[in-house]
Amino acid sequence: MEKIKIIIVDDHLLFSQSLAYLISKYKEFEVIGSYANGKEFISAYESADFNLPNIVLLDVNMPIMDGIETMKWIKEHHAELKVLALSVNDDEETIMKMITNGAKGYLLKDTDPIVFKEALLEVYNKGFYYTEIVSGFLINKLNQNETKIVLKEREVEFIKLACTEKTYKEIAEGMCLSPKTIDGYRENLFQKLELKTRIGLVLYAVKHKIVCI
Amino acid sequence: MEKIKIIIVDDHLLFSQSLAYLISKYKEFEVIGSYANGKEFISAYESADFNLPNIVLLDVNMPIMDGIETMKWIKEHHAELKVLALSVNDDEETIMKMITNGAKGYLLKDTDPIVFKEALLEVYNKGFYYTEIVSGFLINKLNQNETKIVLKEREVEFIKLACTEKTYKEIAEGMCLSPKTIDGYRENLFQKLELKTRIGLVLYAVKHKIVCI
DNA sequence: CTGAACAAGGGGAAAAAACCCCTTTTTTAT
DNA sequence: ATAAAAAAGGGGTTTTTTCCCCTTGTTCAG
Repeated sequence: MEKIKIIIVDDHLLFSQSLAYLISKYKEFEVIGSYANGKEFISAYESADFNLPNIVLLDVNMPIMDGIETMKWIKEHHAELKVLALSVNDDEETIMKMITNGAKGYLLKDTDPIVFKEALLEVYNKGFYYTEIVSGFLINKLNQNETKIVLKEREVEFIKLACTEKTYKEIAEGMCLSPKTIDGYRENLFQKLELKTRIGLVLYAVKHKIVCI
Repeated sequence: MEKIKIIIVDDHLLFSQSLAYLISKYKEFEVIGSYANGKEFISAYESADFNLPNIVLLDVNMPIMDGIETMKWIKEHHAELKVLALSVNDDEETIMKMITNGAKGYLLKDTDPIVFKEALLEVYNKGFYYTEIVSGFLINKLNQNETKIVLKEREVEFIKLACTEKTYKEIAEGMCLSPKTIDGYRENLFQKLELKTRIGLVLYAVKHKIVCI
């Protein structure tokens, strides 16, 4: 019987190599490749460096090119690839980004290996495996008429500077704008994000990973 | 030959169980127990639920009882235990906390399995294994006459409130103090932490995990 | 017992942040 | 081609923040 071919993309060598051993214990699967980030994976894929995998296990938090970036690339270039996301990160935003970019499932790293095996089989056979947490978020999205907040380039730039000890005047200089324009950006964002103070803006930025601390 | 007995404490089942397989590939070691957090490990240890381990692999970020808490308990009750910390977290504060509480080494999870094995052997034989990053920090500590910053209860309380959209007046009410006293707290902290604005204070709080976002 | 350190509070003022309402120019979508 | 949005800028005001220097108790070690 042909084994189900799996590729692992994860920067934690200790994890990916261990996981490869775990998977090799299951007779249904074999790991045909292992890469430390999206870039490495894509390079290998483009040079057809391996047999086509049936499933890609994709970590979300990686240096160089993370899971979300990688997922976007896969969606554009190889939408046929079945990706099972694997992460320690259980926040809605990340999960939804992976799912909407075409991940067939999203498992947390504290998943039981038994469940993990089930998920692998389901993704292979049925095409997807959604845990309760994921389907919960999906239902949420449908029910609440989602007013997606989109931040513009320039706004993001402003937010990043607002997360420093600079005054607005200094920020204005930094962005080559008049302080009054900065005033506008601020007021705009306060309204859009339902905030009242710069403190709120900083907290928002941290929570949504606009700035990394 | 007697194998070196290892215990794994990590909340990521997929990781800990995979790692156990990896370790079992090395003939020198055997995994004699696996626990999802410090609490579970301590309970098992106290009820003498297993043979004494030669090495404990301790994850830092865990729910219920994290690596640092666990390390403190070990230092107090079983300082003879050789602990090798294992984490994705490479910030100085965390690393130093683990080391000063008696961890014999601190490995990042993106360590190569070969190095990992070396580390296990060294911890067992020599009693410690310090990677470059750790010894770098250790040297730092010695050179710079460390003025350890200690925050008082009340200060921490204030900082937490400062990380909200409340005004100082509201914070004062919340802490049952006069706004002027709050002024004092602020100025004090600004000086102590070398900050200039409340934004800086918020950033400090986030970085040092005084508030969780 | 005394002096240092600390917690709590205060006056007054300058700087920064927040708010409101308004104009001009540029983009964009239909 | 044109109407509607969005980007940039502004005037003027109130509130909040930041800063500096000062007083009164309390605690605690030498």
